[in-house]
Amino acid sequence: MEIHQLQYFIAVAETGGFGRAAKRCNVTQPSLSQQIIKLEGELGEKLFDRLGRSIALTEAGHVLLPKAKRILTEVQGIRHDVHNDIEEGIGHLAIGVIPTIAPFILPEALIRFKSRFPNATLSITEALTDDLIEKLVGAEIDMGIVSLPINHKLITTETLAAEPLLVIAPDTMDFKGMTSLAVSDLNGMPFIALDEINCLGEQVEAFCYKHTVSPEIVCRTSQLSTVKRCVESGLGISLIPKMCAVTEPKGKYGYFSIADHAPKRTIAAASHSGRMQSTLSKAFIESVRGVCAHILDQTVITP
Amino acid sequence: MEIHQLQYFIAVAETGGFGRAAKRCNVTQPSLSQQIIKLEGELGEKLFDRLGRSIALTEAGHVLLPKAKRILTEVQGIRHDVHNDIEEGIGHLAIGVIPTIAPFILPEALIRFKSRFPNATLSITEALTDDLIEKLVGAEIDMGIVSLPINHKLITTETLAAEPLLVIAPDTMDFKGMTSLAVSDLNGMPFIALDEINCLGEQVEAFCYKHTVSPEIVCRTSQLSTVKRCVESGLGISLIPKMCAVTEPKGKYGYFSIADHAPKRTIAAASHSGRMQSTLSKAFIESVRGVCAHILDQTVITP
DNA sequence: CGGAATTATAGTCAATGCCTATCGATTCGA
DNA sequence: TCGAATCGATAGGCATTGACTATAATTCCG
Repeated sequence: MEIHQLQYFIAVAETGGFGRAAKRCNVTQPSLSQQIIKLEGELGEKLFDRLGRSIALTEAGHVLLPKAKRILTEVQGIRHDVHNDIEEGIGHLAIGVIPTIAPFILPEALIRFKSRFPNATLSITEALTDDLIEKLVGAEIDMGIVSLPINHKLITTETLAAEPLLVIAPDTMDFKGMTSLAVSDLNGMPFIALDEINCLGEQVEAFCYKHTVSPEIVCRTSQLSTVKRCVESGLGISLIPKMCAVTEPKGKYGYFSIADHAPKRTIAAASHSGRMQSTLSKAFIESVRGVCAHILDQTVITP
Repeated sequence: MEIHQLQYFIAVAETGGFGRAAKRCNVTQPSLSQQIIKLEGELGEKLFDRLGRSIALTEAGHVLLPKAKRILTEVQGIRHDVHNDIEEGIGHLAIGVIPTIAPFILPEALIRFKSRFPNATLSITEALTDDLIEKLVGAEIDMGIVSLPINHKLITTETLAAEPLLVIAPDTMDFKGMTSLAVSDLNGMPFIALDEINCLGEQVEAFCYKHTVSPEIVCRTSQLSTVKRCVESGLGISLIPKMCAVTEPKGKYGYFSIADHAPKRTIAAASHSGRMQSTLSKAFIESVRGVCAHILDQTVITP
C-alpha cells in the first residue's frame, strides 16, 4: 500500500469518477485505474462499484475512506511539522552539567530557557566531566556544561565565561581587612580542598603547583557546599568559583581575590562535533551564557 | 514521501544503525541508505547525525519519529480494519421504503437490525417507488423495500414476502357475519381508494380491472391511515395490505379475505444490480423478511 | 597499524508507475 | 433506435526508481 494509492482513492471517492480523479491528481486515467485496482487487490476487497455513469463506494470503500483521509492529512502535515515544531521549540533536550557548576547556574538557566521554549522537555544529568564526555560521545546527552580544558577528538567546546576563583576565608583568620591577596599568601595556610575527581579540585591543585604555593590541606570533600561549611567553621581557607560565592548566603567568612596571578576557570558548552546543534541546544547555551554574565557581574569581595 | 521510507527511518532509529535496519527491513544497506537520504532531501532536514560507531537522531529526526510511527501503525491497521469493521458491522446503510410498507414494518425491523448491528448507522428515506428506483440507480440509497413488480434494467429484486390484501369494511355494512367474500361482492360497493401514485393504489386498480369488478370510488386518499379512518366512518370499504390490518388497533370495522381470487402484493428488496450488497444491507433484508413473516402469520379475519 | 564494522558511492538491473492508443460498455440526445 | 459522447478497462512501450553487487572511505578497537 502506498501513499499515492490512498491519494488516488480519495480523489475517486470525492470526485465520483476515475477520469475526474485522474485530472485532479495530474495523472492519466489508466494510471489511476491501475493503482486503484492494485490497492483493491492488496486489500482483497473491491472499493468501488463501477456503475455506468458514476461510481459508488462499496462497504470496504466506506470503511477505508476516513482512514485514508486521516493518513494523508498526517503525511502532508509532516513536512510542515518537522520545520514548525522545531521553530516552536517542541522537542527534547538532554544536557549534562558538572557538579561545581550545576547548583549555581541551573535554576536561573532553566527559568530563562523555559520561558523561551515552554513546550520543550528537558532532562538534566549532573555528572563529572569524564562521565559527561562519555555520554556526549555516546549521544546520551546533547550538550554538557563543563569547565575547560576538554581534550577529546569528538568533542567541540564553546566558551561561555571566564570565571575567577576567589579565596574564601573564615572571619577568624588573618586576611580580615585585606582587599586582595598575593599567591604567596596561601602558603602554609590550612586549606579545604575539593576532591580531585572534580575538575575544579584538579584545577586548584594545578594552580597551586604552578605558582609553587603549598597550602596545608586539612580536609578533602566532594562538594563545594561542604567546603564552604568547613570554611565557615574556621577549619581553613579555600579557593572557590565566584558563582558559588555569589549565589549562596553570606556567612561568617569573607572573599578575597588574588591580585598577582588571578586564578580562573573557563566555563564552556561541550558537544559532539559530529552532531548538529539543535535549536534548543543553542538556546540553552545562550541561557547559560546570560546567567553567567549576570552572576559574574556581581561584587562579592568583602570590604 | 513514501511509506517504505518512513518504515526505513523508524528501523534506523530503533536499531541505531543503517546496516541493522536494512537487515530488519529485508533490503540491503545501500538501498536503505538511499531512501533515507531521499527522505532527508524531501524534508530539507538531516534526520540522523552519522557518528562513527552509531547514529543519533537530529532534532528533525526526533520530531519525525513519533509521527512516522503513528502513520505506519495506521497504515498497517488498514488492511485489518477494512475487514474487521465490516464484520463488526461498523458502517452506514441508507435504505428507502415505500409509504404503504414503512409504518408497519420499519419499527420492528429497526429494532431487530440495531440489536444485531449496534454500531451501524442507518438513514431511512420514505418515498414512492419511482423515487426510490431513481435513488437506487443514483446510489443515493443502498436498498429499497418495495412492492413488485419493478421493471428497471439496473435494479435487482429479492422477494421477501407475499402479502394478502384484505377487504376492510365498516361494521355497519352488509358483510357483517361473513367470513370470506367473492370478488364479485365488491361490485358497486362504495370504495375508499388509495391514490394511484402509490403502487398499492395502482395494484388495487389493476386487480379490480382484471376481475372486472367496479366498486364505486367515493374517496381517494394518499395514506392508508386515512383510508382506514374513512372506512371506520362508514364511508365505504377498501382493500388494504394485511400488515396494515395487523399493526393498527382494531376499530369499528371488520376484515375479510376474498376467497376466489385472493389479491396480494409481493414485498421485495430492490437494489442496484451493479453494486455489491453490503453485509449491513443483507442483514437488513433478513430483518425485514423476519418481520414480514411474523406479521403475516397473525390472524385478523374477524369472525 | 591492521582488521572488523559501518556508511556512502558507483554502476547495473529489474520492477513499477505512467503514458498513449484503443476497446467495450453505458448514457443521452436527435 | 442509432450515433456521439462519456467513462472505465486493457495493452504495450517507456522512463523512473528502488534494489542489488561491488567497492570505497571512515571509524573503532586490539
